[in-house]
Amino acid sequence: MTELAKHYDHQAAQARCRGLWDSLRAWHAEAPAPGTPAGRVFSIVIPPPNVTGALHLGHALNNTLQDILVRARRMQGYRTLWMPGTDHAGIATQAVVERRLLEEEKLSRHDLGREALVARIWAWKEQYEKRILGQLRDLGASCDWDRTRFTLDEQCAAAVREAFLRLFKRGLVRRGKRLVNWDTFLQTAVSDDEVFHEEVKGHFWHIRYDVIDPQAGEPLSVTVATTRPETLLGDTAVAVHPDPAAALAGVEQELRAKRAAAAAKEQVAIDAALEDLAARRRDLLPLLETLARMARAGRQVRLPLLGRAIPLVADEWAKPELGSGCVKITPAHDPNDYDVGRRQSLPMINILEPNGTLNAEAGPYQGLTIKKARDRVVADLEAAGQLERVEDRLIELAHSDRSKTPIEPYLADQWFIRMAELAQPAIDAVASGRVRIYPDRYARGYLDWLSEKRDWPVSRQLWWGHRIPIWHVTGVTEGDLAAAFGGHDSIHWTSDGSGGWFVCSSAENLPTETVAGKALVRDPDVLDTWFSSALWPHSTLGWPAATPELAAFYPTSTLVTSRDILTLWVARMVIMGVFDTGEIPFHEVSIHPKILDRYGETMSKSKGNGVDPVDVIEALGADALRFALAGMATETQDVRMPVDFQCPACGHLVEQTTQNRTKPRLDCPKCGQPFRTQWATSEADLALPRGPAVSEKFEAGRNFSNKLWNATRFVLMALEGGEPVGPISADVVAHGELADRWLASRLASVAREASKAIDEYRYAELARILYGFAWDEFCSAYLELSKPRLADPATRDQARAMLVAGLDTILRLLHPIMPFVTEEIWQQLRVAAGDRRMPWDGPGPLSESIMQARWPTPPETWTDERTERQFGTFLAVVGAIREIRARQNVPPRTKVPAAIRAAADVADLLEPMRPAIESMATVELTALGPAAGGAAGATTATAAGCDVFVDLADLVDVDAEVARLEKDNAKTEGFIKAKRAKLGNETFTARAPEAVVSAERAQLAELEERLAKGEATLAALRTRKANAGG
RNA sequence: GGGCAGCUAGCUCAGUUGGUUAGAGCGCUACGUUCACACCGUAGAGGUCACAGGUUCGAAUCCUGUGCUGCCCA
Repeated sequence: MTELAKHYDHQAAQARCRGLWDSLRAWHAEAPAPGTPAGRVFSIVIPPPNVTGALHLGHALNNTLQDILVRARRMQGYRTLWMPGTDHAGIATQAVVERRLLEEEKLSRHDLGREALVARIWAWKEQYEKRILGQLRDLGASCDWDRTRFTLDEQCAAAVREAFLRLFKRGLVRRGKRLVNWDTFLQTAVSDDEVFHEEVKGHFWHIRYDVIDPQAGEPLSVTVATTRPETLLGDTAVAVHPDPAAALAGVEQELRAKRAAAAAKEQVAIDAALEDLAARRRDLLPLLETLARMARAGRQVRLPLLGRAIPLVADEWAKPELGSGCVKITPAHDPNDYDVGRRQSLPMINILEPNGTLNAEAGPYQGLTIKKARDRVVADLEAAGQLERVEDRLIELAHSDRSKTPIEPYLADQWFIRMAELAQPAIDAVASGRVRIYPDRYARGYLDWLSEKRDWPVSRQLWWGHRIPIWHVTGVTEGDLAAAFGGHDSIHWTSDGSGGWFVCSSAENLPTETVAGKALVRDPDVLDTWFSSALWPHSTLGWPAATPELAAFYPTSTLVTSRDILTLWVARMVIMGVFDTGEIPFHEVSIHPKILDRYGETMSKSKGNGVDPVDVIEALGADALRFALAGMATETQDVRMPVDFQCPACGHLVEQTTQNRTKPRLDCPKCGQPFRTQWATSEADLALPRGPAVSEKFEAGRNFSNKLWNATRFVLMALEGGEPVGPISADVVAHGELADRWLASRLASVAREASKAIDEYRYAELARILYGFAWDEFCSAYLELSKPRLADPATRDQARAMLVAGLDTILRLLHPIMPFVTEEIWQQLRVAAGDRRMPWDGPGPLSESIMQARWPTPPETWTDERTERQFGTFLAVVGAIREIRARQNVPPRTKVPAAIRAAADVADLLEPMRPAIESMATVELTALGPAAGGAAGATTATAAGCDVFVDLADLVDVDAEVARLEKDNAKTEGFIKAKRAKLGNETFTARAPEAVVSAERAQLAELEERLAKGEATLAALRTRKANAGG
């Protein structure tokens, strides 16, 4: 056979493995024929990545974890489906394409028109979907690629229309006015989740509104303050608190309570606030009381600039403790004012056009942008003498996450889905445990959010998405509609409340465009992207059709997702899944952490701190990436991932920082060569070599792959020229040598632990268990031990068989985490040990791919705690000898004599391990037993109740040994002192469990013995030194 | 403002119902290219478990409070 390369070549292996898996379609899941039992089923739908852009490390994590579950279940014999696909991500994708359109062609979407823009976005989608699916395949994701879906494809669209129609028929869809977050750049409403707040420098303008016909004792004007003076054009009232005295008293009471609990330092500030409050009561309260009376009397003030008369109203939104105590009310352009407007039945005047310019309501300011209108309004107020003063102030300003432009609150007609009825089943599903969330603390956020049952605004003024399947028609009668659409189960209509009709259809188009000569006008809006996402588990399986897939794979088994979309997505899937199918969409939800950068910030495209997983896959391998990600997926917290750019010229690592992370090119500080980053766009930059973003975190995984590879090389060399390895017999395990029984026992425990970790979604633990076992136990211990046995014809075959068994089992257990290297090795073993058979294998030849191999389920009888303890003693003895060698600087290849003093039973156990000890510790054992001892002054160590003597004769550095022993003994004395104190404490001995107390006693005895030995050795050494010196 | 989480070695993180002398990987130090692997081996150094109280025979672990960080919701 050909010699294996010394290093594992991940690039070649990845290509080979993907080819094999594709040719076998090993990732494919077939639904059983109708009427036949499905057997054990495991199904997952992928959280569809947005086609906005390429995948980053967060996606790599999410998909690695899913693949771990999927590959493990497949090997465990489940009928396993992993449904892949992507999300059209409505606003996000449209925003990206629109921004590019503007930057590159200076065109707006209106220049292009609806159809052309949508065509552009489809082109973008094709490009990124391809890229994303490619990245997933590079990662090793074993999705059923034949089933790939897209949230906007025909199948999903049909599901969306059907689901919407059903909601419509149930009266759960309503049309209503709502103050929305208006993005004036994209000209659409965006959800609260798509808004971020940023502090910006602004001003606080104090404006006087004149009182109309002031009477004796009444003020001539009231002053209000605002950060947005142009909104006064839409004012419909000025509010004052209905009972300012009581409000002030309430505030004062709160402050006093706070002061009583506050630290002295804070009390100063509170005292100042209290003084201010007292001053207000003295100076301002009488005026506010007057204004409250005037409000109740229905008095009015005159709106500056426009001259409109608007009422004074009494409303608790006005805070007497702030500013002038009065506040202007602009219901159509401020969320709080909107509430006041509803409470006080005020008119709501919208002063904005969708593009952010002022409309006719703004009178002389019509046509101006908000910014220009603001300047003009301020100037005019000043000229009119209505501007009292201006303050500088920092303002929390809402921005659109998509366009990065300021959000304008805006009153608009929207479609809503009523949640009152829909939310309850989704709440019950989690509360009752039918849907289980891991870790379970996340259930609370889910329940809290749903319990608010706020209506879901689902319309978006976008062009990219599922068009709302509603048509509007006026001037017709219900009879006309019945005549046109009666008998169509797919069509339903309701009154629009003002004489017209809304017609909803689950078909792509209505059978007619007019009713009684009146045109049906389709709603221009599209649905919130989360609407189609909410249907993902059942729409991908073919709903509303009763497909075999839906029958077999729905409800799905597990949803794997990041915690931040628990409400946005997970909750809505439960809602819609239950509504549409009557069943929950998944039984369990596995929540995983987020990956943060070195500053603890979330990775995002806009920050430029993301990492392309393909960088890592190319440089270190998909397995290295997956191993590292799995190892980071703990239950508790997010993970920091400091990232470096790797110089392509010299390999030097350049720390990624806030300064350099968005740069298209960087110069290597070591070799001076420039390289490009993922942000390069200019031709000059693109011509440079790429400096991939990497992290040392992935190197452990790469090293691990290589370790496995080299262990394989060793095993294959051992197999060369020997008898073929047949089935692993139970007899071998029961009566084999200690090392073999130990390995079998460990394989059994590790397989059990690994299976449990997978069941409980403890991915990091899974990685740790397997890494530790493969490296420290199989490679460092068992493999080393096998060396002398392989040299002995009497023990050779047995050692070979167990080496293969161990490696085979490790490969299978590791396959879900590291599919490529395990597959590559599996292929090697098929050649070298193709006749092997593990007890858990069925009849017939071993599977062609490890993907289809059986998950290890070693029999309980393999586990033997006594054997594991014995083996522990052996390892401890070897460790003790090595320690002596290391601290005395004995050259590694120098064989030295050693003796082990051990109790008879222990010595009996160690006896067969003689060659192993000699080989692993490079010693020659001169004695082993209760009477064994060393020459005077021999260097000693104690391990697992055995004393190890190594006679180094002249090799010993006596001074160093004396110093070390002194330090050691002092340390032991410290422990003894602590133990004696503990055991001398009567409450401890009386109250602690007997087992704990006796363990402490045993330890004390052991420590005392150790000290005695240490002191004896020290004395002997001193004697020797004195002799040598004399 | 409310909620959740985190604070453990230089860095990134484990630590299962409270119980030996708190662990891993990377990094660091010393020694070693030996026949699977220098992407390696052997050994070592390195921690007042954020801080302050409390419960307990015993606290990284349970309780209370404080500080800082992150996220979610208002």
